[in-house]
Amino acid sequence: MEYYKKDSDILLAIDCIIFGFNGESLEILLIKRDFEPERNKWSLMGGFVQSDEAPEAAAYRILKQLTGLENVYMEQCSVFGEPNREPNDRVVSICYFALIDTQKYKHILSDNYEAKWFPLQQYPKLIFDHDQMIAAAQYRLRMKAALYPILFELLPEKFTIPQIAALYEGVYNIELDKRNFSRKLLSSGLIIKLQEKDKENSKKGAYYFKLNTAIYKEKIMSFLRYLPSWSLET
Amino acid sequence: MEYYKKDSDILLAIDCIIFGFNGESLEILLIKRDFEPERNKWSLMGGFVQSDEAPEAAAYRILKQLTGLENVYMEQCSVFGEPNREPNDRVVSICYFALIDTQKYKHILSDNYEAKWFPLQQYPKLIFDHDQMIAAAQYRLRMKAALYPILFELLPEKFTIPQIAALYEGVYNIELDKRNFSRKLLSSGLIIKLQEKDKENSKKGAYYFKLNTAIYKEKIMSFLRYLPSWSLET
DNA sequence: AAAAATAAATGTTTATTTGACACTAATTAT
DNA sequence: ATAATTAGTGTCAAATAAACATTTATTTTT
Repeated sequence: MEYYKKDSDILLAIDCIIFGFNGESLEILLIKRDFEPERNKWSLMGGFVQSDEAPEAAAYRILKQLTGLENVYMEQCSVFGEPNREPNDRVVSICYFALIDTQKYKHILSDNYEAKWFPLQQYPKLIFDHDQMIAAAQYRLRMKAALYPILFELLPEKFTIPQIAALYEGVYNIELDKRNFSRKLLSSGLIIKLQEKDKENSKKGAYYFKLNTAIYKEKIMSFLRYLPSWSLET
Repeated sequence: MEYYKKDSDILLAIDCIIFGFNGESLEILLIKRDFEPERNKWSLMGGFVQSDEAPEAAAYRILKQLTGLENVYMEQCSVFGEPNREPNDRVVSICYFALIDTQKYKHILSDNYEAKWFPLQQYPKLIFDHDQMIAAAQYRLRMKAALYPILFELLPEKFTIPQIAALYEGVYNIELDKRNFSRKLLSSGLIIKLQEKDKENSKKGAYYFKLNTAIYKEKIMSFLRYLPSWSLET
């Protein structure tokens, strides 16, 4: 028995905005699309939701298929469904944004997949409304990260304070006073100092830290502000 | 020419979580569903996206049709698309939350439509996953309102400080120190004192204020915090 | 080997904001 | 007149933020 009038022929798609951090700036992972229309153009990772599949499951499956990435932080972000956002069919796309530590997956990505990182400031022309999707994801990321310490998802197990600072600077496109930032971060108890130092990026070397997972889980729903109050403006 | 394999038969729906504020507590607007399945059960305002219609346009149309409401603040919130969230068809629903001033639309709602306000704390059993939708909308509202002064959308043109305080208390389910709250709000420059007083709700009467729309537009994208730092926890 | 350069880490000081609390003011009910 | 109620203003100590200075560890240069 059919309950609803089936007057639509809508395809449900997923697009993933994958944010990565290379230690200096924020990047997004793009792929050369391998099917029509717009084959061979740059696009977000995307695919269709199968008939027996939940959107979130589809997002993880697509991410896995196209990049080999698993167990990454991912969050639903927004839906794009203008009638003519794609030329030939009515495709409604649910966007997810993912946060990944680029180091951790470096080998996976470079070896087997046709994905490429681009600076968030400067990526190639994308198909359809994928620019808007990125903008929406960025907005959402900024909002979420203003309240919850999710940006740690973008960092390796071991990270340095200058790295986190650079990350926040990249996400909000601001310049932080590293001294005040560092003090605030340390006093939060969110990170634990290790003995080892990172000698790659400076002469003196910077101590590695790791997340205090106990506090992280507690604070993930709390109201830590690492940002100066003006940083969400415009 | 068909570009994509059409192996899905997905219906795209909209559900609206309509928040209202009655001066004391937060409420949501529910409706007795007038079609199968689940006819006559309480549900969110919902409907289907037409084949030539953008989701946002559909949301406004549905809101208008079911409640007569127009020009209200509305924001996309999240998508529910589990394969079996409805029994007979695969319906993917995009949720929007709306903020309305209940006074302003009181006559519209009571006269012509079968919608009813319920306290957010205590509403009837709803169909499908509408409970989850409300929870998601509430979370989103809290997050957004922690950063931007959108809660003013829930208030009439003229409002009193005790009203705003009650509103914040309702949204976050907390108790505020009215004195500190008031000081912070006044110093923001966001509200302008009027001469008139509201004598309805107290013996002494409370001064009315109106929004400073100039500052409101500026601050809508800024980082005002009216909340104590612990209020987003759990 | 000493000096300069670099970036990390820690320290200092002042202004601002917060949070906790007390009081005064305007009105109505008794 | 007095009590009761809620609005609105005031005070103060503690915490936080913002601005700025110095020290430390290391490498590079001379």
